[in-house]
Amino acid sequence: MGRGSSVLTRENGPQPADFADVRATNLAVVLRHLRTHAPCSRADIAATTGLNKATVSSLVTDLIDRRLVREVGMTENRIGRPAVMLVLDGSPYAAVGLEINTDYLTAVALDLAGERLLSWRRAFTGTAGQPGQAIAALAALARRTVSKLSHDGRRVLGLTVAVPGLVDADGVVELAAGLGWQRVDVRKSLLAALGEPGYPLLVENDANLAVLAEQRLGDQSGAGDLVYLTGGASIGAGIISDFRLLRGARGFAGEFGHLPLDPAGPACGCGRRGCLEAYAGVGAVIRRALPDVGIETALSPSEFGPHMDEIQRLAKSDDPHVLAALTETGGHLGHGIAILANLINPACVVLGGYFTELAPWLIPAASSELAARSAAADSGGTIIVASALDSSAAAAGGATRVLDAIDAGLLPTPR
Amino acid sequence: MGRGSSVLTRENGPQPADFADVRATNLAVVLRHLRTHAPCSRADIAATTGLNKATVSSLVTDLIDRRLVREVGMTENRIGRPAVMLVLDGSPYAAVGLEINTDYLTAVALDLAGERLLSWRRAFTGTAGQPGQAIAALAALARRTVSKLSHDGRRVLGLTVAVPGLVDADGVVELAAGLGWQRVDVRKSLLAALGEPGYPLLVENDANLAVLAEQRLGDQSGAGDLVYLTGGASIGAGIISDFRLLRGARGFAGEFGHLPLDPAGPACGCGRRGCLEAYAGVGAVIRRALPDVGIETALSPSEFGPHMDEIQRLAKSDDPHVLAALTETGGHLGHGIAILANLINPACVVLGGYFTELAPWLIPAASSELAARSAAADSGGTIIVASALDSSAAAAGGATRVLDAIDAGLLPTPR
DNA sequence: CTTAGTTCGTTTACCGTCCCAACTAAAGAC
DNA sequence: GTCTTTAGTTGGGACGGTAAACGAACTAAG
Repeated sequence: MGRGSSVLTRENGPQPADFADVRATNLAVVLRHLRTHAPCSRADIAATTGLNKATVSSLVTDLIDRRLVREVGMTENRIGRPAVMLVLDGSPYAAVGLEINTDYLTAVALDLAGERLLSWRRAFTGTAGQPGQAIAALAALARRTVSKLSHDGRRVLGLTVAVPGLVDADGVVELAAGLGWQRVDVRKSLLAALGEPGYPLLVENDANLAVLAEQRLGDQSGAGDLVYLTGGASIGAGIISDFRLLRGARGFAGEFGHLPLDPAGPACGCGRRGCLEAYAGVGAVIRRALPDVGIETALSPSEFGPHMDEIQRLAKSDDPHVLAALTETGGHLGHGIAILANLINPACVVLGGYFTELAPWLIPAASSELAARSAAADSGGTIIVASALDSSAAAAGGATRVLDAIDAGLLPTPR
Repeated sequence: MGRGSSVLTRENGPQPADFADVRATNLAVVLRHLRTHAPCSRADIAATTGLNKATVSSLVTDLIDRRLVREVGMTENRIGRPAVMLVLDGSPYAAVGLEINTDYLTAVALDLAGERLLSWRRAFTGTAGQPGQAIAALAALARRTVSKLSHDGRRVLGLTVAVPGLVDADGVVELAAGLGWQRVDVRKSLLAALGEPGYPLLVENDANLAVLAEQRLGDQSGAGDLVYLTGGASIGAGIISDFRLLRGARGFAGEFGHLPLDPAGPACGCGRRGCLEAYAGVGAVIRRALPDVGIETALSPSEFGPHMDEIQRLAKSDDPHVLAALTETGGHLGHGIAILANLINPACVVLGGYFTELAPWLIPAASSELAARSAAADSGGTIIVASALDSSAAAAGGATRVLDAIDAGLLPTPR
């Protein structure tokens, strides 16, 4: 392949192009077309993409050699020569995503077509401030996952780890409040623990990965401007703008939970006052909706689930106090989303995590608050929806990230 | 040239690549290298970019044919064969940027190397709600500018209009509160008024263009994550993230002035309460710093200049009331910038417009507020600086935008 | 002055990729 | 059975980047 990145970009530094780049780009074009339009024929691809029929034939041959694409039969009952239908060949490859969170580890594997191969979840007694143990557990899960996939005859194309915290470009976790981590080089440690595996291993913020999953696997698939809000122990935003993840200069973009709303507001776990999280975080929601939960009691992450289930149950039975609490929470959330909408103008904000199941009660209040606080008419077109994915969104996003790299032209070598 | 965009991208839709794209990419690589490293030789370019010497020769010949590059003499007193030095040829082309604002029109033209060819400013008695007249005045200015450049033997490569308001992707101004505009198709009207000129004509938000100017011409040249804040009648943010303008789904990103801070805050011109603009906008600054200016009096944009000069004079003479007012303003600005920093994590926030001259007094307070409210340590690396450009930043950015298109590979045809 | 060494830029041959047009292939339509 | 229609392949041509060899133009040193 070419000199550096295999796809031509319009970025800053001089990045010359050669034929290998053209080839990689066009292979990726065919692959992406097949992902969204499969099954279809070579002629279809040529007509839709504008590539020449001969070029498509050559590209498809190449993709079949790499076992990325498979022929699956022919069209029938149509005038003219029958077409050979093509699909992505899921079978020989797998993309892996892992998530580490305060109280669980998750592993998800997808095949090339985005079909879920496995989805494991493991309770995890948070080893606060003990990154070593957590990484060992993560490595064990990774090994089990990779081994299962290898046993099924699949080659792992890459592995991405989701971490709820600030992750820099080199895979170092600068800060993960929920885990009690600071400056932990997860990528390096995990690479060592796995014995320098051959596939690419990356570490990324959980919200960033969740938004990738939502873009590819959720209802918003294909959206170019999209935000995902995690509703876990903290509130993070994964932002896709113009089809690209927004990371910021140091990779710290999307710190939604600690948006400073009101310097005189309630105390936040981060030591400041008036953070959005203090208004709309899971802890705030529970305390507001369930008066029985003492203010003084520190909530442990493992208690969130039962409490949230209880809130949902009460909301379903139209408990007035809970409904009012959710309306208030939705309003605060809408306030934060309005800030987001004014700055980023996404087409859609997806409520994830614990927000997902409460979405029916949160969204009306949030939407009206958003409308009231948007500079642009019609909220600038931003809508708020519930996530279509479950709590494995971040892990699924980790696998998605691997697939995105394939789609961008980083194809696996023929053998 | 190729099928669509002339540069290969990794974007969503299938965008096949062919030879023309490779050529355009490499021509642009040479051009960009020459822009930043001129004067230099063919051999330098080949060594630095990684392109083959023969390829560079071919590319340079092409660029010389297009009159984009010029040979400018030889190296001396060096061992080995002397090298022919190359520079960008500024002379045959020009890029034009126009700005319309509440009380003035501006025209700026740059040559290919970014040197300023002309810089015109014209007082403009705001024709509120009369877009027709404003566009006629704009067209007249455009005609004069283009005619002057043509008279100097220059070909206009493109023209971009900066408008202080929400501009969609088609050049329609959805809303420009300061101008009293709503749904004005500036691009179409101006194209008609200019008789469908041959060069590309675009309309863009003023803050978006100013940040482009800051990136290319200002102190932050080359930065990939950068925000520019306009300090005019309203506060807009132009955001560059990962080397690209952040526009949002409908092009409405960067509505910084109407960030909703406090629902119980002071009334804002937009009809809401507690917008950042109501705390840190020019009007708020003037009223806070100059008690003589009555609260009831509506400030007209043409009064801003004298008032701000007065504030600056008083600040220089250490007037305690003005210093306190600026510190308070800087704090509010820092609050807003903290929100920005938490969501976008830029490397740098540039204070433009009227903020520029007050920056020495605003920045300390803003920086400490930013530090106090940032989730990431060290404010996530975000620093606040004063703009190095004058009030023509947006217009200069319009011209810059044209140069960016050239740098991205959209070269003018040989004749 | 001559020779060696260095660097620049071009020339030449080559290769890979895409495009076009012509071709073969395989079905239904009449 | 022939014609029409559509699918996919083949061969030729063009283009552009690569590599190595070459001539050009200079300095350094004997």
